[in-house]
Amino acid sequence: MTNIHDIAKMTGYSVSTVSRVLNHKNYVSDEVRAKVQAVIDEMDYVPNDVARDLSRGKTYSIGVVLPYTKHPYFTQILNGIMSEAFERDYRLVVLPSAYDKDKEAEFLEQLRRKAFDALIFTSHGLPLEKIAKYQKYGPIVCCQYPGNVDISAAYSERIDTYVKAFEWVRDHNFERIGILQNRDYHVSATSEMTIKAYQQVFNKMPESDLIVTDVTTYDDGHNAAKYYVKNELDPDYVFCNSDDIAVGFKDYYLENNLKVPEFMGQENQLSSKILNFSTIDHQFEKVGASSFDLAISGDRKQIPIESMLINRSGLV
Amino acid sequence: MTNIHDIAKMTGYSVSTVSRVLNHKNYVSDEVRAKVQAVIDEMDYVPNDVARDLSRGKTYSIGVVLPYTKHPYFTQILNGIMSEAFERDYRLVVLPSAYDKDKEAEFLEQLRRKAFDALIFTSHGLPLEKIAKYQKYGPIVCCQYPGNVDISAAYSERIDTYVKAFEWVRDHNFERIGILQNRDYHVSATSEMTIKAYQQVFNKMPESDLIVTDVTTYDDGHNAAKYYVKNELDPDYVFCNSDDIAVGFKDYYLENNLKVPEFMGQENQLSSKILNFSTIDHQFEKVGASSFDLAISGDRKQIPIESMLINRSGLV
DNA sequence: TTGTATGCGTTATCAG
DNA sequence: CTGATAACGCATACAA
Repeated sequence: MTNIHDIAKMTGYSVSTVSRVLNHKNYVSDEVRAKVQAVIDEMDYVPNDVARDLSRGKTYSIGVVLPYTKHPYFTQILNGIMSEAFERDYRLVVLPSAYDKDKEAEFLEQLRRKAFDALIFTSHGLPLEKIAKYQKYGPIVCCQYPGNVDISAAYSERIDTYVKAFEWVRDHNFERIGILQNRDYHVSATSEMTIKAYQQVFNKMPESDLIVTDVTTYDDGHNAAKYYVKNELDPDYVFCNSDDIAVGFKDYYLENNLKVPEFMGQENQLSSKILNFSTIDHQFEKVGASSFDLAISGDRKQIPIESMLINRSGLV
Repeated sequence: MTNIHDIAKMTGYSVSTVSRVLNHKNYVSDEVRAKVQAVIDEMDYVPNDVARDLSRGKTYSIGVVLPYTKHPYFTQILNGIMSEAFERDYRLVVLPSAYDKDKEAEFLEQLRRKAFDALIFTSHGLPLEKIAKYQKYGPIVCCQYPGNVDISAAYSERIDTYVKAFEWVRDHNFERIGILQNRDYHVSATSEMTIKAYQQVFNKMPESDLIVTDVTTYDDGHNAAKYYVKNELDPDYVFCNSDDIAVGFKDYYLENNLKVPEFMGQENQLSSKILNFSTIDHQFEKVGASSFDLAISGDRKQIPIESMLINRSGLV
């Protein structure tokens, strides 16, 4: 493995000069530059990135914590991050968490050990307060509304759109509103926001029987419907946490020849396009791009990005 | 920034001893270990990963080249790689290529510069021969059948399943077979394989008018159908390159009140499950997992993984 | 069991 | 414009 010292020796110049040639810096005569470059080419030499990172005290890579990749939320956000990262010649390290707190803690430790320059949490299981404490080791950006915790964030401003959605539901005289969500609203900011929007519009908490948690897949949506039916809960409108989940939900009713309650999806996935039902587009690519910008700038601020209600109900 | 020398100084022991404590190595008395550990804890010290990597000559990270992430092929394969990587405490660096040869070349250079220990090409635009030459700088694994090029590969053994699929089509008396594909068969191994399977079953080349290239999305599928209709090509069976694409294809006919040709999808996505049409599951998670194993073992070998025909036609 | 000294491959500072 | 040398932070062969 030939290194910069070898090149220095072979050219007869010093390592500093070789380094300058390598990094296209000034203060080296054209003549010397040419000679050194010739040897570099001849020896097929390239500098070692790790040594470089160590010397510069920077890795030019950003860690991205992903609970899992199956959900479109994460692929969209990752796409947004990737496109920005690539333009700016940053490396992206994907960190799968499955919402495991130990794993998330491990990633925070890696930031502390300088494995990457900054960390982006696309979502988190750990309390934000704990995550925030690690900011002294490097920029940390989360992709959800951080409440009163002082941490950088780029997030989809869902609340206004959720409110609009529930207003639409209320204005069309639906009363028994079912809500499917990924995680309980005590631990998930998104779920909490959904409940809050509901409260704001209806001036009361949603009926707890009508809230179904741990819904992440088509099959979960299917099971949620089954749960409603078995327990005769009869929602007349259901607010689903993704389009694909909405389809699973709907299918259960169809398979059993039951009338499907009205419903809305989220994510603006292909399935809502195919089956033409309403949904909410959360603009996650933009969220990803902004979170990356925050990560490398190191600015401590929040960037809300408005989501969009896509009404395909045929009614205004 | 406190480092190992500081700890050594504070404890009164040498850096080697501190290092041994850090790495849970032998040859250090319990008493000393406890003392050193106490100071480490007190100072809240953690070693620097970059320095570690440099010293060990290893990064414990693997680069994964992804043309893009929208396609389920890549998310599935990435999931497979991620689950393996995480178990073995490896870091994954995602490298978006968009099939750009310059970018791919850049990633090969990064391998050479020791930015990661190995490289996985989930797909590639560069000729395999060129990629193979970089193996002297570290293990490289590709996720497609490498033909006669001497390079490691874990790949979905699609050919047998494609043959089975076309046999089914032939045995059910379809004759004008349309084929939708991502890239031309001169540059894409997958497309080439599709054509070969067709040839093997029908003893002739598919009609070139019936082959549509550059199809990657729902909309592209939609356009492909439009193309068939406008030019009165009348395929009676269409072999689509993904389920979502198949849906776009079908929708065009429905929207125009035309009879939809029979068709099959690929990827076993949700859409084929919803709409209940046949598809092929390529087992990409397994491919991802195996490619990772190859990457870190450094073995130079090929691992075929059989894909599965999922017949939902109702006919045998 | 512990310490010393050197290597890992660069970049950066400062002197010339 | 060029060079010597000190960081960067850790691991490890060898010595004690």
